[in-house]
Amino acid sequence: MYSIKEIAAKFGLRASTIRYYEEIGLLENVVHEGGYKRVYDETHIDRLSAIECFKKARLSLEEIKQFFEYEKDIHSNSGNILEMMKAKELKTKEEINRLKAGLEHVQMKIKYYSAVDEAIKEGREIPAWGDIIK
Amino acid sequence: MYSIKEIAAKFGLRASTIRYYEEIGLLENVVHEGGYKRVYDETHIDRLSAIECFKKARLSLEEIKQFFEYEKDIHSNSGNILEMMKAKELKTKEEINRLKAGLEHVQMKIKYYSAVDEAIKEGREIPAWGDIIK
DNA sequence: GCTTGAGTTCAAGTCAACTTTAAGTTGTAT
DNA sequence: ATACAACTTAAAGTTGACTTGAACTCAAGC
Repeated sequence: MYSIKEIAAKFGLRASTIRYYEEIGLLENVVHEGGYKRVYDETHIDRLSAIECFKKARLSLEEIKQFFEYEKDIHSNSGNILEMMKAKELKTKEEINRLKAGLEHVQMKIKYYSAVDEAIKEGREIPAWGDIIK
Repeated sequence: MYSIKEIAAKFGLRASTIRYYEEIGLLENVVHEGGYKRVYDETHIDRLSAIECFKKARLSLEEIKQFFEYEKDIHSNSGNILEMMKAKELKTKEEINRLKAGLEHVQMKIKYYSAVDEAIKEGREIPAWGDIIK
């Protein structure tokens, strides 16, 4: 049994975020002790772990919620889940490639401005981009 | 010389986005022909190409703007640029790793739900997660 | 019986990066 | 002269994922 503070800390989230997730239906069956204080158990830990994993793959909270809805009736929805996950696999791979391209661009800038910085310190002329980046 | 429509199309952006970039100071020296119609040239193409590259590495428009500001006085700012780019290199690598972790999670789901899907089609029992994912 | 601390509700606010809307302008074709 | 497409401005609206604020509740300790 965990308090909202404890469970928030466990996942590096704020209590307000945990409450928000419940509000939008992402966290379910939260017991409000005496109709008041929220109490969490291992099922919520599992749910939040899954949410964090999906967030890493950039699923929206809406999509994550949809996934959990599907999971409630695997028999009718395993196909939907599969389709959803395959689409996300593609999107995620694309985003990784996009980021890799961005990273390369940034690294070229690092290379060039390292040369520039050095030239300045040694009182030389600022090198041309083409002389540093082939 | 390009119209706003042409340059927007060239980069897959909307005309309103191009106007917005000008408004926030990301696109500079745009000629308003007869104080009205915007006209763009190669310098704007170059600027927009750079913006798109930085966006791939998830720099905010504010950061991109800062970069261009720094570039105007390389002598005093090459150090700042270098620092900024190195910080971004780190962040981008972190984000790539985060995405890769997310991707793995999604791929495990694909593996499991493929097995589930197949089991359902063949009228078998739904397999346990542990039997599919080691 | 009063304070304190942790928790609560509900509405409103925040942020970035745009997009939309409404109303007006300009140049060209009919 | 009129219609039309393409352009303009300024301000307000949108989206997702939270966060904040104000006012309230509850249990525990002094």
